[in-house]
Formats: sequence, C-alpha cells, structure tokens
Amino acid sequence: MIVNGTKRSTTRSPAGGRGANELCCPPLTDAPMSAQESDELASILTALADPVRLRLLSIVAAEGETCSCNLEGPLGKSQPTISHHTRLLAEAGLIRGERRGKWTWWTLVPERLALVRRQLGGA
Amino acid sequence: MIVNGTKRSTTRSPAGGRGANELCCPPLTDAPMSAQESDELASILTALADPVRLRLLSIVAAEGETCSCNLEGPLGKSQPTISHHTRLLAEAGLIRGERRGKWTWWTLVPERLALVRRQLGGA
DNA sequence: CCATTAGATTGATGATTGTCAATCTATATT
DNA sequence: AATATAGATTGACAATCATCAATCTAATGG
Repeated sequence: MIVNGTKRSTTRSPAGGRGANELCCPPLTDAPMSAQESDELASILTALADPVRLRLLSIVAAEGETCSCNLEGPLGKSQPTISHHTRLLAEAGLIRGERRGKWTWWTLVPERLALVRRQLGGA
Repeated sequence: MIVNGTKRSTTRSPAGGRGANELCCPPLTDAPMSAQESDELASILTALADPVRLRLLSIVAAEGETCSCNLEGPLGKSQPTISHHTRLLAEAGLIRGERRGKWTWWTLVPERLALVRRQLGGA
C-alpha cells in the first residue's frame, strides 16, 4: 500500500541501498568516510536536523503508533506541514506509515536510529 | 585564545547551556521532547547533516589532530569553504580549534558526539 | 448520492545554506 | 621591512528548506 514517503521513484529500501537494520559502515570515528557513506548518512541526519521532526519522532516513539491527526495539535503546525515532515522522516526510513481506513498510522523504525547512532561513533 | 567558532556573542559553552559532556536529557525515544530540547539537538544535528562536514569530522577523528591545510585537499573544497565548515562544527561543540603559530589545530570533542548518540535513543 | 473527514499534493514565499572570489589578519622567514 | 603563508571574514549567488493556503484524493457515515 502506497503511503507518504513510499512514492519514491526507485525500488530501493527506505533510503540507500540497504535495509534499515543492516550493518553498513563502521563509525565515522574509526576511519575517514567515503563520499558515498557521508552522502547517505547526511541525508538521514538532514531528516533529523529539525526541531519539529525531532519532536514528531519522539511523540511517535512515545505513543507507539500515532495518526497524523494526533500530531498537529502538540506540534502546533498546519496539516500540510505535518504531512511534509512525516514524508521526509519516512523517506529517510526513520518512521513507517500504514494507511488504515481514513487514518495513516505512523510507527518508529528503531533500527534506523540505531544505524545513525552506530555511524556517529557508537561504542 | 580566540579561534574560529569561539567568536560567539554570549559566554555559553560550545552550544547550549551545558558543558559538552554533561548529561542533559533522556533519549528522544523515552519521552516527548520539549521545544527547547529539540531546538538544541536540532542545532547540533544541523552541523552534522552535511557530507563535507561528516568527512571533515572523520578525518579529524582519524588524524587525532589536523590543521585546516590538511583538509582542503582530501575534501576538494576551497579554503574559505573549509574555514566555514570548521567554524560551524566548532560552534556546535563537535570540534575544538587551537591556534599554534600559523596553523589552527583541530581536534574532535568525543563527548559531544556521545551526547548526540544518547539523545538519539542510545542504549 | 451527498457531506464529512484524514491526509496527500501543489504552488508560492521568505529564510537558510553551501560555495567561492576577494580581502583582511596574523605569524613566520629572509 | 618585505615577502610568504595559514586561515578568518565579507559579499554575492544559486540551491534548498519550512511553512501555509488552496486543492485534490480516498474513505466513512448518513
């Protein structure tokens, strides 16, 4: 079922040639990153580098599963703006959306956050 | 000694009211973030969310200590551009610069990266 | 079938950002 | 003092981004 960030052109997984929970690359503190590695990580970090999206993400994580209508209020943003942010987060593979009836239910993709932590020099 | 990112107007530490290695906040996956928390984290993530800066950071981490002149070549960017990026990373508290003679020596601030990892849902 | 509701899409606008040429500052060397 | 070198600063420009009003799509309820 097609929803939000899932309308990407290619058939690639969330974003970048790997599954969200695959190992990928060593921490950036271990060895100089390649241009490709840095491009991929930067694209995920760009999705995270916004106050509204960080709070959105934390709400989704806290609620376990949330529809967009539960986000507009707490975040104080318009419906199109929320839709925009959920789309960016989904394209980055950080959340997943599932359409059920009128609502889209968003859930966290914890492995994706774990990948970021690891590449950021995770222990 | 005044160098690069250190020219900020206030007397605050690296960026945000805390020292780089202080505890601050629980992971974003534990509870909804406040607007202030998300602003602070987003500002660090914004500094990280660029391919050139990620590679710059990984080179500094690998070398242990590097002058700007060792960055222009590997990163393929002009001198002002490198200076711009080191400044942003320093303002975010992710690297520290020390002027010695003609050179500025950059070092990683690992606690700052650790803080980001923890807030990103670190174990 | 019509009205309502959730949310995605489009288009426009103001703000931010990455980049570099040109310039400036400070240090080192002769 | 004159020259050279490392790097910071300024100014400009194109590209990207966050935001929202307006519109469109799809599903629900009468």
